[in-house]
Amino acid sequence: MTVLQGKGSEQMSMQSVAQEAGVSVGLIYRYFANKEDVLRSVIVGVLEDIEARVPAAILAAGEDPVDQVAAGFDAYCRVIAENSEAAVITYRESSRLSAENRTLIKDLEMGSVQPLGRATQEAVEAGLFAPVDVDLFAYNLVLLAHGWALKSWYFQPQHTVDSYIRGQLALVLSAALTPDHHIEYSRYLTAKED
Amino acid sequence: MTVLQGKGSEQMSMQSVAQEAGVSVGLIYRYFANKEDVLRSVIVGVLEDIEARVPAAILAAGEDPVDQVAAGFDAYCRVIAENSEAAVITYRESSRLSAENRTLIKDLEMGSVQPLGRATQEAVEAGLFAPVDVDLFAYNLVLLAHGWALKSWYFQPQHTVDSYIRGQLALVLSAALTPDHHIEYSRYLTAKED
Amino acid sequence: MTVLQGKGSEQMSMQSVAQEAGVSVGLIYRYFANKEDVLRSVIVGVLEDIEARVPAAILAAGEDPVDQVAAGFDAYCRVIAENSEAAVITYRESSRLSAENRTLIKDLEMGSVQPLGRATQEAVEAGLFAPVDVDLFAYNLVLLAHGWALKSWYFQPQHTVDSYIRGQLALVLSAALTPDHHIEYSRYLTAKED
Amino acid sequence: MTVLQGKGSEQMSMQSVAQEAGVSVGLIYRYFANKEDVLRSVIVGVLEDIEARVPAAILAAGEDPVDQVAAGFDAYCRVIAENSEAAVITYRESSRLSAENRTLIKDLEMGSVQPLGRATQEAVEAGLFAPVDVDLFAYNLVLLAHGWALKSWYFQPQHTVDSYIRGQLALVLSAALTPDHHIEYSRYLTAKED
DNA sequence: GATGAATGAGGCTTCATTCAT
DNA sequence: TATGAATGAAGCCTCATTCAT
Repeated sequence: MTVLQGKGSEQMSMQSVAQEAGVSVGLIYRYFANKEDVLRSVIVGVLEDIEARVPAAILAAGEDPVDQVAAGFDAYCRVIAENSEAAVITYRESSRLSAENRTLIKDLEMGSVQPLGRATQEAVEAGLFAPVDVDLFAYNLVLLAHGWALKSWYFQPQHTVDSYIRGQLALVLSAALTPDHHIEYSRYLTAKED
Repeated sequence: MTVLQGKGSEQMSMQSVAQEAGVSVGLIYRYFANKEDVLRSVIVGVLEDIEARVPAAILAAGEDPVDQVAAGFDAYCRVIAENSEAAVITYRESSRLSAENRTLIKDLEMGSVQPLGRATQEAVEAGLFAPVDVDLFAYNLVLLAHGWALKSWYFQPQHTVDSYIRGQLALVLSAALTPDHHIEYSRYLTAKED
Repeated sequence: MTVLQGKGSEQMSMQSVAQEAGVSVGLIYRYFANKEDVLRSVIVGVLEDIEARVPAAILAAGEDPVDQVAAGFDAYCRVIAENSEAAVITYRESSRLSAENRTLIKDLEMGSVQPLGRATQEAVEAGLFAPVDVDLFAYNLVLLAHGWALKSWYFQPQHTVDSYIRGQLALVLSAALTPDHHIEYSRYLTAKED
Repeated sequence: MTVLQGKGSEQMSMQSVAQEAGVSVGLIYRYFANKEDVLRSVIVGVLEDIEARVPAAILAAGEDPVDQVAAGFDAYCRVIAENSEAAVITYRESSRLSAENRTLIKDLEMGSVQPLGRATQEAVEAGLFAPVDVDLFAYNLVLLAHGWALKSWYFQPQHTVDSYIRGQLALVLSAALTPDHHIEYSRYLTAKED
C-alpha cells in the first residue's frame, strides 16, 4: 500500500505526516513500526529508485562509456528532482536514525555510486577520459545531483532540471574528456539555451 | 564572547549544547534570545568566516585568476573542514529557522559564491578558462567544499582535506582550463601522493 | 457463547485479547459493550464459578462442619487455580472499573465468603472450633485461596495446588480446632508428602 | 528529595501523579528515568520500609520467639497500613514492570518474609509452636498483612488496623501454638473489644 | 553575572472503538 | 455474522524557556 505518497514537506512530526498523507496517525503505525521506520522507508525508497533507474539508464545508453556516464548522471538527477523533498530529508534527518539504519543508508548510497564509477572507469580505460580520480569523479556526479535538491533555492529561477543536467554535464565531461575527444562529444559540451 | 565554541556534535537540545559548552542553560539565554538565535549564530558564524577568509585568500593569490580560483576553493574547503559540524548543521537545521533567517543565510551563502565567481569570470575573460557557465562552475566549487563535511563518512578513510582539495582542484580546473593552458597549470592537475 | 476462553496472559489490550481468543476485535464488540464489560465478565465469571462450586462442595461434604470448611476451601482454591489469570486480573484491573461494577464485584466476593462463614459458624457452635472471629477466619480462607494465584511465583516450585491446599488446611484448621478435636481431624492436620 | 510523597491514589498516569504530587510532569523526569522507574521506586520504598522496621520490631521484642512473631507481624501490618496505596500498586502495576524489576521486587519481598520465618522457626524449635510448615506460616503472615490493604473495603467498617492485627494474631498464633502454651500467650489469643 | 530546578506545550505512540465490506 | 482497516483521544516523554537564588 502506498500511504505516504507525497511524503516530504517541511514538517516531519507524525501528526503532520499523517495529515499530509490524508490518513490518521494511527494508520501510519499499521505500516511502520515507528517514526524512524517511516524516515528510513522514505530515504531507502529514493535510493532504491536510484538503484533501479540509474543502471537501467546506463544499460540503455549503449556501448559508449561517455554516453553511459551522461545517461547515468541524467537519470540520477531526475530521480533526485522527482523526489527532492525526500532527498533533502536524507540530509536533514539521517542523523536522527539509529547507527544501524545510518549504515544501511550509507551502504545503499555508496552502492548507487558504483554504476557511475564503472562507466567512468571504462571511459578512462578506453582513452576517452583523461586519467581522472575515478572515485572522486563519480562521487562528484552524485553530489551534483543532490545539489539540485539541496540548493534548489539557488538554481531554481534560472534553471530547469534539464538545463541543470545539461550545464553540469558540460562542466564535468569537459573536465574529464581528453582534448582529442571534445569534438566527438560536443553534443554534451555546448550549453544550449532552454 | 565565545560561549559556543565546539558546539556541533549530534545533540542540538539546549541542555546538551550548554553541557558541551561547559556553561549553564541560563547563560546561553543571556547571550542568545532563543534556540533559533543560537542556530543562526552558528550558521552565520561559518558564513562570516568564509566571507573573511575566502576573499583574503584570493587577494593573497596574486593576479592570476586561476591561482585565485584555486586559492579561493582551498580556503573555502578549509573553513568547512574546520567547522564541519556547523556546516552539517546548516543543512540539518536551516529548515527549522524562520523564513527571515533562512533568507539571511541564503543571501550570505550566495554572497560567499561571488568571490569565486569573479575569479572564474576573470579566468574566462583572460582566455585561461573555456567559456564555462560561470555561476554553475562557482557554485559547484561551493558544493564540493560542502561535500567534504556532508560526506565525510564517504571520503574520510582515503582522503585528508589536503588530498581532497588537491583531487577536486585537479578535476574542476581540468574541466575549465582550455587545453592550451593545461601545461601552464599542471601543478594543479597532477594528483600527487600525500 | 464462549469467546474469551483462555484470555488471561499479560496483555489486556482488546487487540491482543482478540488475537489470543482467535477472533477479530469486531466480534468481541458484538458480545461485549466495551472493554470494561469484558473485564467485568471475566471477573464475574470466576466469582460465579466460585458461587457454583464452593456451596456444592460444602453440600457434598456431608453434615460435619469441619469437613465442610475443608471442602469449601478446597473448592475455592481449585477454582482460583484453574482461573489464576482471571483471579490476578481481578486485583490488577478492578480499580479501572466503574464504581458500579466495583460494587457488583465486591458484593459477589462478599457473597462468596458466606458459605465458608456459615460452615465455620456451625463448627464453632458445635464446639469443634474454638470461638474464633468467624468473619475474619472465613475471609482468611478466601485470601489464602487468592494467595495461590497472587503469589504463584513464590509457591510454585515447591508446591502444587494439592500440597498448597493441604498445607494451608493444616494451618488454618489447627488454628481453629479446639485441642480436643485435633485427633479426630488429624487427617487435615498432617502435611503429607506429594 | 521527596517528590512523590503521597503517591498512590487510583490514577497512575504521569499527569495525575504529577498533579497529586503538586509538581510538573517534567520535574518527575528529573528524578526518575521513566514511569517504570517511578513505579519501582514506590514499590521498593515500601519493601525497604518493611526491611527496616520488621527486623527492628523483632529485635525490640526480646528473646521470646512468639513475641517476636507477634511484633514482626504487627510491624509488617503497620507499614502496609501506612502505605496501603503503594501496597495496592504493587499488586496492580508490578505486571507492567520489566522482568528485571519484577525479579528485584520478588527478591525483596521474599527477603521480607525471612525475619518472620526465622522467628517462627525458633518458636518451633523451642517447642512453643507445633511443627508447622514454617515457610507457609511465615508467608501467610505477609499475605494477611497485605490483606489489610488489598481488602480494606471488606474490613474497613468493622476493623481498625489495631483490631485487625489483634484478630489475625489470635488466629494465626492459636494455629501454631501448642496447646500447652495457649495460656502463657493468652494475651495474644483473646480478641478484645476496640 | 551565573546557575540549574522547574514548567508545560508539543511530539511520539498505543489502543479502545467504529464501520465499511 | 465476522472481519480488520481506520480513527483519534490519551498517555509517556522531551526539551525550549523561565526565574528564584
